[in-house]
This record gives sequence, C-alpha cells and structure tokens, in this order.
Amino acid sequence: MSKNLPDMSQVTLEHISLRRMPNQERSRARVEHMLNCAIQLIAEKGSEAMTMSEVARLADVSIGSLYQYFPDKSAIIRALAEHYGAECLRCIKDGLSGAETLDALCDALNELIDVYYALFQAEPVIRDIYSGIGADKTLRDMEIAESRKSGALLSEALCRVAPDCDPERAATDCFLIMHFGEAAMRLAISVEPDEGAKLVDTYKRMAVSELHRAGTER
Amino acid sequence: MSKNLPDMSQVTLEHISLRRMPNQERSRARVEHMLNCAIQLIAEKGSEAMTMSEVARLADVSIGSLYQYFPDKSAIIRALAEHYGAECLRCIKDGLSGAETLDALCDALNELIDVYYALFQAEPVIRDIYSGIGADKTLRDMEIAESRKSGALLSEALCRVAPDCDPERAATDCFLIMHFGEAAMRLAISVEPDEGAKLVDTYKRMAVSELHRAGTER
DNA sequence: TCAAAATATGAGTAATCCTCACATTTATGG
DNA sequence: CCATAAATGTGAGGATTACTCATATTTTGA
Repeated sequence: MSKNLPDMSQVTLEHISLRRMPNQERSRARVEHMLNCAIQLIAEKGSEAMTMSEVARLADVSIGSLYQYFPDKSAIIRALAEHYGAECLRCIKDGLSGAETLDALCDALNELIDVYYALFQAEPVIRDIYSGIGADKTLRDMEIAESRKSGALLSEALCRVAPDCDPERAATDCFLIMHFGEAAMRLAISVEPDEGAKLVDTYKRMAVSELHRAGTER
Repeated sequence: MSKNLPDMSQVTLEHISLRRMPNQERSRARVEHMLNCAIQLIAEKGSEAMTMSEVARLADVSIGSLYQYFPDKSAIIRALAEHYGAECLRCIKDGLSGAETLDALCDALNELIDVYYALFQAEPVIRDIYSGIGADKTLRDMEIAESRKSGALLSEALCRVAPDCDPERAATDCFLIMHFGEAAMRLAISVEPDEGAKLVDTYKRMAVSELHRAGTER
C-alpha cells in the first residue's frame, strides 16, 4: 500500500527545454535554482499568483536573466511539467515491467494508482500544475501526450501478457484508462478527503475491470 | 443518432448570478447583450484572448457598465458556464426520464453521450469554457458540481430501474462516469477527429459497461 | 593577453484589469 | 406634475504584471 514514493523534489535540466540552454556550469546551476525557487513559490501560493518578479527576487537573479531562459511565465510551468512528467513516466515503467500475467498486470495497475494518488497528495506542485491545466494550450497538449505515453506503456504490457488482444484497440483503451486516471486524481484532490478516497477506489475498480476485459475479450 | 441538438445560442439571465441583478427592463436587455457579445468574441478568439474592453466596445457599453454586473473577467465566463450547464442538465434529465429498464437506461446513456459530443463539436463556447477550465478555482468547482448533478440524475434513474443496488455506491459510480464523460469530451476535441471519435466510442463502451455492472451487481 | 562569445542587469514599455467619483435616466410618493 | 430617491451609465486613470532591450559584466579560447 504505502510504498516509498519517488523523490522528485530536486529539479535537474534533464528532460527540460529552455529558450537558451546554458553552456557554462554557473548558468546551469542558476537555471536549476530558478526552477527550484519557482517550485517553492508555487507550493506556497499557486502558479497563478506567482509572479516573474517574485521568482527573480527569490532566486536572487535579475528579471532579465529569468527571461533569458524562459520565454514567458508559462514556460516555467511547462518546464516543471516536463520534469514531473518524466519522473512519473519512469515510475509507471518500473511498476509495469515486472508483470508477466494479466492478473499481475491488474495488480500492478492497482498499486500504481495508489502511488499516483499519494504523489498528488504529497506534491503541491503536481497538484497545482494538473489542476491549473487549461491555462494554455501547450500545457493541455503536454498532459495529453503524457497520458498517451503512459497509455502506450500499459498497452504494451497488456499485449505482452495477453498476446491475443488487438493492439490498436488495446492502445485506445489504455490511453483512455490512463487519461481518466489523471481526471480522477484531479477530482479526488478537489473534494473532501473521504469522498476523494472513495472516488479513487471506484476509479481503480473501473480501470482494472476495463483492463481485464481488454485482455480477455477476443 | 443525429438527434436535434438543444438550442443554447440565446442567453437569458435565468440561472445566471451577477454582481448586481438588473431591475429595469432596459438594463436586463443590456446585460443579456453583453453576454451575447462575449459569446461572439469567445467563439472568434477564445476566452483567454477576449478582453473586457473588447466586450464593452462590441456591446456598445462603457467599461464601467460591464463591471457593474460582472465583478471580474472570469465572472463572464462563469455566467456563461451557468447558462450552458443548466441547459445541459435539462437535456440529461429529459434523456434519462423515459428509461424504465436497465437496458433502456444504458441505451439512453449511449444516446446522451452522442448528443453531448455533438454539442461539444457544435458550440465553440462550450469547447472553450471546458477546455480552459483550470483558469480559476471557481470554474473548476462549477464543473465538479455539474458532474455531481448529472451523476445524481443518472444514479437516481439507475436506482429506479434497479431497486436492488446500493444507492450510495451507485451515486459514486455515476458521479465518476459523468465526470469521465467531461474528460472524454475534452480529450476528444483536442485530438484529430478520427481519434476523437474512437475515444468517444471507447468511453461509451466503458460507461455503459460500468452502468450495467452497477445495476446488476448486488 | 585580448577579442569574441556567453551571460547578467534592471529601468522602462505595453497591455490589461478594475475602481471610483460623477453624470444621466428611471421609478415613486405626494 | 414635480421632486426626490433609486437605479443605471460613464470613462479617465490607478495599479499590476508580463516582457524587452541596450548596456554591463564575466568567461572562454586562441
């Protein structure tokens, strides 16, 4: 149940796209520091209320330096989304890799949903970014790409343990299952904790039931 | 399949909350006109790009008058969300009212999803508002309240045709099914039309399957 | 050692939301 | 029909914030 959560607290520039990539070590460290300061501010007051000047001030960096690496405010959010997204994907890959039977895969999905939910509860920045999606089109597309990738991982695992199932249909099913996972997390953290837990449980039942059906149906 | 869609194009002040409710007929008409102008602008360029001055200019109204009725920009979006939400709810109520058996209810849900999808495709403002959710907390809460209400309608219908099922569990199941419907619509309109249609079909299958299970399982 | 490349700076511009003191129109009681 | 109150309308301007750019500083490399 309560497995050790992945640690995503320290941002590195791996997986992150910038307006200009720093060449020197000094600037590399500065950019990472900017992002970590942004994380702190988002955790404190939310990405909506966070201002660029605040990030610059907290990072002890001029506003111009900030804009050297991030073309606009949402670029910071996007950079963080890339970071967290990559970590989540790694997590999902790990979780699914061991399953050799359909039942084992269903169990793995079950556990992954728990981890995911715990992550949403533990990381205010993930909560903020995923809640605040819709702010710009790019972020929405990133979330969709994320479900697509995690769906592909699940679908791949499914076809491995259930070779008879139609790959294309499995892909669509798994894409939707994963996308609904994100919707369920967003919903669960927006309501009272009791109801949130019940909704996550319900989602787990549905997800596993659909995965099982996708792997059984011919 | 292609049932006549509900007409939501004309906004009335019914169901809409304002900073100050107009007493006189003149102002009532002016406020409705402001909202209809906002609709036009959102359809043209999206709610993000729409500015308050533009709405005022297009409605041939001073910026002060606009703010007399809408405390801030997102209040306009919220007012429109209330309008469309109320219409959708009416639509769902109608669609579910006739079903007397579980199978009939499943069919009704199937058709409702088609109507809902067609509505998303036909009304750019619905698309915009539901895509752009996340901009502010209130709008997110409104969307959740909307799923909750439509879920309650479905759950009520379910308990009517399947009296044996646990009402509380049915409520949670239906809430989630409806919430996933919104997520599925958002997703479907964000991807290529072909894939969108496939995703909606998959959602339909999942939703109906879960509804059927909820009405069958003891 | 010195020129070129990379990086850093922050005052200033532009855009937009929103307020408020005052003007105008409509309703109402005598 | 008038006078007073209530409702509604106005738009210049304050305040905030994202973002630019000309210039200054630091690092690199030949």
